[in-house]
Amino acid sequence: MMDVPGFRASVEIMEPLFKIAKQNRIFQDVVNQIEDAILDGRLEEGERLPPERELKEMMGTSRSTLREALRILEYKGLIEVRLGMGGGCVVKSVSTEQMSASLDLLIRSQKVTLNHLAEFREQAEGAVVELAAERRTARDIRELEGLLEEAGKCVERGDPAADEFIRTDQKLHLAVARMSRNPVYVSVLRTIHDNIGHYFERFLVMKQKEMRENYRDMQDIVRAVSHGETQHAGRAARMHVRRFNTYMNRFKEPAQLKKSEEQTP
Amino acid sequence: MMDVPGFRASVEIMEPLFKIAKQNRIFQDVVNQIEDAILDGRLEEGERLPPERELKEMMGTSRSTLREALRILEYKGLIEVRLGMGGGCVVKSVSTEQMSASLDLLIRSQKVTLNHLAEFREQAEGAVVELAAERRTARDIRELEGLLEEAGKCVERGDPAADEFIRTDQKLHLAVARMSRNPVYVSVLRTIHDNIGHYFERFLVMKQKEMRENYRDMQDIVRAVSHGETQHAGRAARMHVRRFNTYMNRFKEPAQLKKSEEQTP
DNA sequence: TGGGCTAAATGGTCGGACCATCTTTTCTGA
DNA sequence: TCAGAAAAGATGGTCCGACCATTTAGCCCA
Repeated sequence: MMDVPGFRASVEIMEPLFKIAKQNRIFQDVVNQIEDAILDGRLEEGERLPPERELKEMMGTSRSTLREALRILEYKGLIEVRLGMGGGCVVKSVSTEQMSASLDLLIRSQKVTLNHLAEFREQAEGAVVELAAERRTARDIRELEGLLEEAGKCVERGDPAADEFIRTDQKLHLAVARMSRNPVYVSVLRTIHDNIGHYFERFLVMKQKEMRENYRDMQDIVRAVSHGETQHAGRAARMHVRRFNTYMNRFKEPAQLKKSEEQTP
Repeated sequence: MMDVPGFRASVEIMEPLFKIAKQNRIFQDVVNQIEDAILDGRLEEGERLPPERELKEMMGTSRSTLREALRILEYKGLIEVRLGMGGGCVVKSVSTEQMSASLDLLIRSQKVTLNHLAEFREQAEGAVVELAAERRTARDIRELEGLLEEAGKCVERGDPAADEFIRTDQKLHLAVARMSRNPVYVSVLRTIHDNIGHYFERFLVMKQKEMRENYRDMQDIVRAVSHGETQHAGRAARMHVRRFNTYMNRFKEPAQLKKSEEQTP
């Protein structure tokens, strides 16, 4: 009834994120209980929940209600449900899958275009490479050089290795993201990669010429990161991503058409 | 049976995102059908789905199965379920709620700390302000000046208006994000704000001194954006966020304690 | 005319039954 | 003796039918 003055009022202007009511819904309570248990560490990754028929007794609900809760937990990525004997609900480690999925929804609802993603990615990769240049360890440098070598071999092998080349390129980007020591970047960039990949990779066909260009960018980035040349590394990364984006744009239209036109003669 | 060579193979290295099997699960099919209908525009925002008892007939499933599907759609933020007569499932517009929720999970699972968020935010706000400085319209400028005036009044009113000041500050940040004309930034920054707010706002108490500092930053940013001084605007925004972060850090510890310690006996 | 009461529509919960899938164990035949 | 096939059992997936709780719409009476 009474308002608590100035208490979390400032949250409300942004999103109605925290639902006040609806606690009447039992499955929501079940979700919260299990979620808390997982996040508090009372349930550890890999641990199995009791079978539904036991769990429903423990929580004093019906199986239907329990199952609605399990569906939500599954979709949240907190548990994995396996079928058959020896199956059941296994606690998963929280991952970035859900962020990818939500971003995917935004894209599919046409609130976000791939150019938006590309623009965002350009500066995010720039920033992440700058951080990596500051924080990289000797081990990191070795890893980058290994990936570079892998990419180099692909370039030599030419067009047939184009697919592997793109994979290696993305591995390098994610490796650099990890070197920023900031998991937010890793999650966000992985999400972006997932979504760009989801919509484009089928159409991307890289020729040796493009591979060579991209390879030079990679060399440049790795060198700058290794030497701790922050500014240079950032510029190089932004340039690299921009090159990829313009390249991607050449393939964009077919991807945004309907499926019927995917295989134009 | 047969493998299609090099087809979306490169996606798989990143996340096992796309589940191959489990299409045996009926509710998943129901989710897909309704989701597609919404994203294709066959179901529009605000439209009501038929009541469960009808829908189950249409889709040839049981009510339990249908309800598991509806739970997922609800959690995805695609529908909203209302109780009672005249209630039912209403199609919602896709929002960033879900990204906020997933990020929240990452934070609560301690994969992400608030310093990670702060570091990320610093550069994201910088980038977004630079874009805004390039793309702002006359109308945008008026909006910013309006918000600035609002903030100015709070500063004059002193400590009692601190809460409203913080709100206005965040409104300004979101307004600038919109001016980047890139919804990815809007979504990401809103997500970050939500989560920072969620964990901190209760503890943040701003005094007039801090308000004055922040107000000067805001003036600086608005001026630079208005005049299209890209570089300056970016620097100012980064500085502003950094100041907020260091300020925030002074309040950090209590927020990260367990609930049991919130109300020490 | 207005306010309260009733009825109906709709989601929420329950219990129990059976099906489908997978693992484990047991059985069978070489 | 051992490999492979068959049976058993555990567990999630689906279905049905009933009843409860909440909310709106409409009726009735003062």
